[in-house]
Amino acid sequence: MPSTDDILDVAAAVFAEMGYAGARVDEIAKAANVNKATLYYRIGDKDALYEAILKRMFAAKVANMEHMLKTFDDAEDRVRAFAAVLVDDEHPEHFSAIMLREIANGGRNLPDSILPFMSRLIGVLEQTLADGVAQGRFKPVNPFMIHMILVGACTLYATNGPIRRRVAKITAHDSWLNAELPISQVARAIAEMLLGGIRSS
Amino acid sequence: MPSTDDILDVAAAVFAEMGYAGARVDEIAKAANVNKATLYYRIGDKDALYEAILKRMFAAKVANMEHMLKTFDDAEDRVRAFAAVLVDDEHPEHFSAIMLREIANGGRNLPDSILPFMSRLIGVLEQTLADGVAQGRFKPVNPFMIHMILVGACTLYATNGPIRRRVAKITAHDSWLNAELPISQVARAIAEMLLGGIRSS
DNA sequence: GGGCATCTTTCAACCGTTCAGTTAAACCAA
DNA sequence: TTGGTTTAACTGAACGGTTGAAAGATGCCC
Repeated sequence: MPSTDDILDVAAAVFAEMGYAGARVDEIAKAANVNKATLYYRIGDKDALYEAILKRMFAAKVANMEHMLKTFDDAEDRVRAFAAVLVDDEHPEHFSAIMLREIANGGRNLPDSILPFMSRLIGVLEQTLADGVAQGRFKPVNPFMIHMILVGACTLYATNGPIRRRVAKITAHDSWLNAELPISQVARAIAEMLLGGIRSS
Repeated sequence: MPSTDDILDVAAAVFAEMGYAGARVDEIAKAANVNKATLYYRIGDKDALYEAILKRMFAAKVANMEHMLKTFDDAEDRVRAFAAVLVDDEHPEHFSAIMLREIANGGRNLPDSILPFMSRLIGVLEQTLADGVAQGRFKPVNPFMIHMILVGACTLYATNGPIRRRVAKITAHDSWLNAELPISQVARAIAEMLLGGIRSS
């Protein structure tokens, strides 16, 4: 019999792949090998299921991010690590796809209980950048803009594989589109490019 | 009596706000003040409606982008203009929200007929960057990565308003989140930061 | 212009399917 | 036997899509 955590794993995958509106409770129950009523008994309705997934996902991400702050002291290393943690899904967490959908959706299905996690995530970056500016390493920048660049570029790359491959197939000059770089490497490159843009020269 | 174009305007807004799976054909018909059967007679089913919107949207975006190439000669100006055109929705086109959803969705509802437009969009940036490198202005870079940064950061900012405001409300240290910068200004800042990262110093 | 036929456009009502959520019975361990 | 847990079957609402008949529009011959 699958544990509640197993069910959440399956549900996260379905929500990530299909979105909230596209996800089917029947499909989640079937894929998790539990009866739909069991799912309702153990977790609750579709909203509760979604909230449970988000909570688990964000709690892990925030914990990793705040641990990262303790691990690195150098401001540039922290920016690199921020990008790395952002795209690092330990169990397949599907963080990027779910975040992207939620933002495009205007947070219509985002429960209030998740907002503090998001606030702390931005807080980590805000502190990192402020420290860098205080040390004279970075130009003064809007941390929220940096957040958009990092999160946007990383999550977009993390999720655009299927479309990229289709576009590559019809593009004559396809050298770059076919690269298939691992997301960790892309996150690194994005962080590096960003650092080039904010370093006080 | 609303024209077919009027219907497409309304449908684009609904698809942008609710996503493909979340959009209701009945709702589109009602909001456009036409009977549902009229919509089916004039345009076709949900897929055809979605394809018509995407075609109109991408054709306009690609045309603007290729016109931009003729307007600007300087490589840096072209990168700035690329970002500006990306976020510029002349009629409220909802380009960003629909693109973001489509990517997060793995392009499941993206018809093949749209792929050439996407290819040309990337082509414009590829050419811009290649010219810049040839002129010794830019470091050699992966244009697709640049594309991810520009599209990711711009579209994310263009659509994250509702969530940003909710997070700002619960964040004590809210100075940056409350900025409410116009998207054109943000696109400019992102382009500028990016240029800082790729300029051959 | 008047009469008539043909094509286009509109509409309310309807159909089969799918969905989230419920029920009541069955199961099982203590 | 009791109380927590699981199940197949069910429900009512909502969905995408269809229909057939009525209302306009268009053209054409006299």
